[in-house]
Amino acid sequence: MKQANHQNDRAIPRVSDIESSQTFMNTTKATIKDIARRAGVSHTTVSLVFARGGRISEETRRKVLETAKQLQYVPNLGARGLRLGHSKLIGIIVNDISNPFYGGMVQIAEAAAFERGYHLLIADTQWNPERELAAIEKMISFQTRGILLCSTEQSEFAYERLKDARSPAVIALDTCPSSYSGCFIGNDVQGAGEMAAEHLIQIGCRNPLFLSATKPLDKFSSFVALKKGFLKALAQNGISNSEDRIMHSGLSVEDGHAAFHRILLTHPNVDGIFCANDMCAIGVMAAADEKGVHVGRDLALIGIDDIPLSKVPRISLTSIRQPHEQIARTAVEILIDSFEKNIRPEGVQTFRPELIVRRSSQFSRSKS
Amino acid sequence: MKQANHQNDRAIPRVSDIESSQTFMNTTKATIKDIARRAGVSHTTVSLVFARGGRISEETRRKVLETAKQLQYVPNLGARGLRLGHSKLIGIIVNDISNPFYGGMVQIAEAAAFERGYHLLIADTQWNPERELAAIEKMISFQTRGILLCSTEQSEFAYERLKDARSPAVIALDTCPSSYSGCFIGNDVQGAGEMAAEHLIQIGCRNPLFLSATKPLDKFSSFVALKKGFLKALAQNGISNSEDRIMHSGLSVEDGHAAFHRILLTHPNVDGIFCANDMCAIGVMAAADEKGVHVGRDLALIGIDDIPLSKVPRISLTSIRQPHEQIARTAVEILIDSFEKNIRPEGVQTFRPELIVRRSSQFSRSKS
DNA sequence: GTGAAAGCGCTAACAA
DNA sequence: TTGTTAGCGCTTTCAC
Repeated sequence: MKQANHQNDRAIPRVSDIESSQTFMNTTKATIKDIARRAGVSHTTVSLVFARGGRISEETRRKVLETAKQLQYVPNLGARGLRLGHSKLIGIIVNDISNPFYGGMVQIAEAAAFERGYHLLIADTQWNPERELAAIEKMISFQTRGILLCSTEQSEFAYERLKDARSPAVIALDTCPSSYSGCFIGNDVQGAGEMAAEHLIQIGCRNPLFLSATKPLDKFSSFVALKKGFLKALAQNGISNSEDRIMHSGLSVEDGHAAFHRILLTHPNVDGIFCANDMCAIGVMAAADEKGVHVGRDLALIGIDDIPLSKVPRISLTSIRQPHEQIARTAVEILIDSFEKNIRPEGVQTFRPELIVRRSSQFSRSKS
Repeated sequence: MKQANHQNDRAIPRVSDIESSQTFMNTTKATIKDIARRAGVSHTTVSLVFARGGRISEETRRKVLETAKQLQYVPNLGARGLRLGHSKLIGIIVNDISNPFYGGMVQIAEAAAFERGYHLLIADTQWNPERELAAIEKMISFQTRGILLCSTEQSEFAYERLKDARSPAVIALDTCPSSYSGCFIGNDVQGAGEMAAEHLIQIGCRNPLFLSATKPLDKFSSFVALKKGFLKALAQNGISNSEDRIMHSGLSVEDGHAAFHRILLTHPNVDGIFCANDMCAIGVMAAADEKGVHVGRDLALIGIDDIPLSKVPRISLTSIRQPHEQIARTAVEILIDSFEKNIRPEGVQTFRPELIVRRSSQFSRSKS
């Protein structure tokens, strides 16, 4: 039999080494073995003490806990995960964490996960499908138990990767590509589009417009659904729903500003604009101010997101609030439940957005 | 010798089991052993192929890589971490991820970490010191190599925990309690306070005020530093710097709104207000509008954060931009460098904030 | 250039 | 109630 004790490749000595060399200085983390040795029990006993439930005498438990505290013991979740075959990690992938819409979702998801003992590995794709792919790969590597994915929708392959039964469970949040057939939790975006159109019509608009996103993003399922709902509601209310009712713009204040100048040329008698987000609507508002178009009297304006600024009196923008907190919380609950029952989450669940009427759309009139 | 092959406690069968039972269906993740078996080499060889560097023949390498792809092999980073004694995980702890200030930092930190092959475990404390403590504990458990900490500053104990040499390296971001002596990267907050006061004086204000945060938060080091800088600059410019120049308010729009009404009673001849953040300043602006006080003529207003709304024409709020991207990027670089050199990061590094003048502070006059 | 063996910290089946 | 033992997937030394 061979004696091959050549394990001297550790950068840091272990507690035991140090203890035995009489120079007690904590240079590496204590493990259950260190506790066991100090407390004069086996490492199994220590493990059992930390596992919930029983079979350990009160005295042993006390002693072990005491020693653990002395040694500042912290369990190694990596090792536990390796043994158990799964971790307490959930991955969350978003497009832009600096945007409060995504930030809010992450916040709620983190809190909900924490309550149930899980933790969040985060990735920010910055709308880059390659980053999305790389993130998914990494999350699998880190043995995340599940992934909450706000997709860029530009990477079909990402889903191929995840359909595999060996992959962690996935829930698509807020948006997913049309080809996706897994579990999805989001807003009733089409309903939001209908809501906006109906409101505009109800307050008397006869020439409403939808200002959607520009080129690559206009294919984004959210914008497609928004448009669909908007046009549908127009038709139902006897207003022409030609493609002419759709204009395109970026999503920033500047983009909205520029777009309004174009609109004035192509649609001089526009009386209502539904913008694809609040920032863009605020840009439209600024341009209207400059042009002497009185928002709330000559022009009704609606945004989406209900960002904090929208309710500021000087802005007072009518907006559609997406219940992103509810989405995030529900997704986490479903995901964690699914681990515990060992089934893949499935099905589609959407929440109804809410129209918040402010001054930018409060006129009421009957125009010819 | 005992034969104790009682390892049937796995929920999922391993690839090898399935292969041998002829029912090939991927139900569990492939490991280097699976690859080794299929490719007819030892698992050491496979490991060597994935490690950088050599000693493997081109043919073996090709074969291994090929098989790995077939099996959709993904390395188990938990196991690697266990063996190596450290992971590629960095923890980041912030107070409110839905706030774009923190969101922006997380975004940059995530990108910077990703570039160097690291990943972010995130925790959102919601200003709760107990959450902060729990997050630190968890991050240690998950073997994070380092922690970026935006502290609540209410939990001294958190730092005690981390001073320990066995803990991951820590960098305090943006803010840290006075007792903290480790590595800190943040803004020159006191400089921001001076900047604000000097600007107000320069445009002609003689009765400027600092509207700080309310009760528990006013002890927050940022607000303390802001106040200190503000009063210092007043004194240097021959304006009384009594405590009377400080008022308190919450940080929301509503809080600022309410505060302005109080200010009008206690300081009827106020001509400049420096608010502890932009949202609060916008609240002040709204209240001033209502009271017929013309912001930018009767009253100069400055905020902090330069949120996107501040540059919207209807708001046009002068603000101080904190270079949070730079802070986050620098911190990540320092942290990762420190792992590689195996030293603890130390020292203090602050970045200069930038004053962005807009209409809310553009008057120029000489008041009696 | 390749393989055998040991062990990172942990859990669980079984024996005592 | 407690201890012995094996092994999760990986890297690394050493021997061939």
